[in-house]
Amino acid sequence: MIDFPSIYQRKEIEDKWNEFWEKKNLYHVEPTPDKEPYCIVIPPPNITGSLHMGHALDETLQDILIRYHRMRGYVALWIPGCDHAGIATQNVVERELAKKGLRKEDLGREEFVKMVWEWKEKNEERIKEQLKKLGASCDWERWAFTMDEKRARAVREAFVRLYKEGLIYRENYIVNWCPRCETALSDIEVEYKEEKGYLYYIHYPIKGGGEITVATTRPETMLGDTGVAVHPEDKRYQRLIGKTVILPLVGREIPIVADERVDPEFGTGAVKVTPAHDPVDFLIGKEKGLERVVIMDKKGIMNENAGKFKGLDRFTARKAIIEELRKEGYLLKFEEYTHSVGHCYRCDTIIEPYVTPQWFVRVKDLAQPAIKAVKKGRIKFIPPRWERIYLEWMENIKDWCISRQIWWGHRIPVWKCKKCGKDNVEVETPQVCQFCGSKELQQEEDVLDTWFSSGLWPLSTLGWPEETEDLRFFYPTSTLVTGYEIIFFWVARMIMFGLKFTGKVPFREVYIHPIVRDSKGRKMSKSLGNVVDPLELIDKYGCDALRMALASLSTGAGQDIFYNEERFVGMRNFSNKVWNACRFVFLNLNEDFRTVDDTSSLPLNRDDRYILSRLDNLIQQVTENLESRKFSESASLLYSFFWHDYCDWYLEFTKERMHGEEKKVVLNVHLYVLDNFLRLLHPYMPYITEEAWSKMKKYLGISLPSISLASWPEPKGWHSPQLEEEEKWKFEVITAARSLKKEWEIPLKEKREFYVKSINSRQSLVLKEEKDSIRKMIKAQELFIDEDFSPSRGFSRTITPSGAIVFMALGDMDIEREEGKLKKELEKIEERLKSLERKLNNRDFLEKASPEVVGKIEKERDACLSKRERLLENLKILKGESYGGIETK
RNA sequence: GGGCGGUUAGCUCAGUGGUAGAGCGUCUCCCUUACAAGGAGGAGGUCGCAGGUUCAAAUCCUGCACCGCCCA
Repeated sequence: MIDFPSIYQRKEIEDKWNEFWEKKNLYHVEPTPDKEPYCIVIPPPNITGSLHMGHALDETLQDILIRYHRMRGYVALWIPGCDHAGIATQNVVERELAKKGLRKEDLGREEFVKMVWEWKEKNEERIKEQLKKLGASCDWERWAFTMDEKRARAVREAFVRLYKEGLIYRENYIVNWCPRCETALSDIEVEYKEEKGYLYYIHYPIKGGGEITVATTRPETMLGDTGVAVHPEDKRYQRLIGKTVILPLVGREIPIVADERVDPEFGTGAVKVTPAHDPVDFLIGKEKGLERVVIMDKKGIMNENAGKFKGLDRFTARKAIIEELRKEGYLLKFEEYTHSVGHCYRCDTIIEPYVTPQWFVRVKDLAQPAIKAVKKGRIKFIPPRWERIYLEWMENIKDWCISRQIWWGHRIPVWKCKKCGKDNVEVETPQVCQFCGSKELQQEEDVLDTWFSSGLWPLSTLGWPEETEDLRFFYPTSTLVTGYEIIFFWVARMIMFGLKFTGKVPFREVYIHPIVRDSKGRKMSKSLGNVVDPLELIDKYGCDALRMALASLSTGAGQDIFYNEERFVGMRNFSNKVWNACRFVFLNLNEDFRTVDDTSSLPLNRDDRYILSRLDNLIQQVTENLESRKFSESASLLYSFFWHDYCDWYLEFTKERMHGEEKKVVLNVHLYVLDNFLRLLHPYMPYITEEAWSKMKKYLGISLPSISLASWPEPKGWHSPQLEEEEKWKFEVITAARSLKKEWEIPLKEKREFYVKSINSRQSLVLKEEKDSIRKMIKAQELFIDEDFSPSRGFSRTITPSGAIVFMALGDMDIEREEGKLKKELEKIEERLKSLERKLNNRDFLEKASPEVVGKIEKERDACLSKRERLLENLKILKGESYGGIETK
């Protein structure tokens, strides 16, 4: 064959098939009512980023599922797309602007958003390309973007429906504010980190004499204090409750109040209350009717309420205020203190709790059905332990702040009437106020949290709110594949929205995969510089190797995968192995060769039947494991079948047979096995299987354009444990003989005489039938199979697992060494025998263990006994030899 | 503080009650016309520690230690 280099040329082949798949639009599907749907919506990658290892893993697993189900005859739909990633994207584009010395305000909202769209177009193409390079068999015609027109329609519809049901409300509330992004964040968008700081103890003078000492980690907020709080049961302070304190530096008179939220163990047990700048204080203030004094602007700069500190940023102000307090004698002391500080998950800036008008979703009502659906098993988590994590969060869920003060995103569909002041909440832009008819309407400036639109993804990608064919056929989708870090952000919200708007769950199962970390277990991040680009790995090892390695790492056992390059090398080697085995078969094939329809009609020998039995077994196991989403298990079964059963044994046996009249039989079996194997492997390694199969299909009489459209293999009744056992006898003899040669430093090529003392007549029969085959594999001068063989002098021997003894004629040999070796083998067997007998002498074991187990142990004990007997006999013979020898035959 | 995950061969990790596994590395030999990204033959582990349940524990239970993550 001309076109079959001995090293797999992955790059050309990947490019070739990428182009082919795309050109043929192979993976576009439409609803087909007489067939079963299988649908996955992609967790849409952020439009800002490029794909990282996490995506590579995520996409690989989805593609395995999609390709598998497609081959099983489902209408397999994988919808691709991207997420507009509000804050992240806006940040990126702002940074680009900053390079030119511009701020977004210089452009104005409209211009800026236009610029982000342009930027989006460019980056979206890149992500699409990357997805294709991962081999993703998506339906590219259905590419979706969370902000395109259809998705925007879904978002507005959802908002309006929720609003009209009273599930969305607006309130002036304390939220997590990022002073850098200048927007509110939801609770889960804040990342808490332990940080070293100081706990400051400050004297607050009490009106009419005395003082109370409060402890705080954020002294700068004291300018906004409107109260001091103590625990109502705290004996130290009970008498002070109701008194008035004069706030240092400010002079404001503020009350001492009692509140159960105060921890008497913290600091002095008395805390300052700053309702406008602390979430707990906000609640205390609300209850106790305390004033809210906002002391900072949206950028975290002190405002006019900060008096002489106006204009300082929050951290400079802290220093200045400490200094001032110290000078005035209010600062008692400060001590080192480690506390948890919230950071913006997009830009890492320290979060400022801040009071602003925001929009919220009343989540509790939505959560109830979402909890029930999971508890009742309508949605299954894999691995199941994530179900509890999900439920615990859902049961303690708080209202969701969905408004963001940024420009890039879905603008909230609320129009305030300038005249009557009422809110018009509409899907389509209203022309006049529905309350007073005025034309002076002003749309809400805020946009929605990105996760609001992502939460609608399974609905919006299938056409909701329209009653589309797609929605009817493909919804609920089948499997959601994602990492555990977005269970709350995304999975939970899709479940809530799906149930709310259709009454149906959005997907039937959620496969949660690990996060890929670096080799030290750290999260991969740009700032740490430890990011591994999957495209580089594809370049180095091939996409198939990358996919196979990632799938084989996805065991579901632990939480994370530590990056380890060895795996990829190993799978690259596997690719090459697959390639070369195919190459071997092709090199032996004539152009006009065609396989027979019925492999079983051929005169198959034991090797043929063995590999067919193993193949049937493989088909069954791989199918089962894919059904239960055990990706790594299937991968390792495919690997070891191919490398060990097929290449190490079967293929080697057929080399001899390739020259004679058996050639046709052997080629038929090879092609049958390869055809089936390549199909099984295809979901994992789409490129190499496509390439090899495309070269092979004419010999198989197949005209399908792609292996991805071929049917999934089914067992054909070849599986036979007895046959496999008997074939193993042959393997054992071969291994034993090679081992003997190695042991006596005889080159494998050098021919020797071998004798096998078999364990019974059946084994004799089988080994005699396999004699020629064995002889060639071990380069034996002659091979004798004899149940009653008893050697004269000059043989080295070893015992096989089944108990056969293999002798090699040696001539001169070191008898002590031989004896030592036999004794070691004997020792092992006796040790095993002891433990078996211990069990069998135990009445409890005989009574309580299952009969199956007892039977197995008994059988093994018998085998051990007979092995021991044989070894002892041989030791005796050896001793005879060392005394000058007795001829035993 | 609450919860979750991990601790198995030199390394990276599989393995949910019945004889401890893989890949890589290592040692020895072999360029045998599919593959040296390969082949053949070896060596290597009291499964973190301590109890308990069981005829039987890497596996189930309890406690502890260390590492990592999530939530407050």
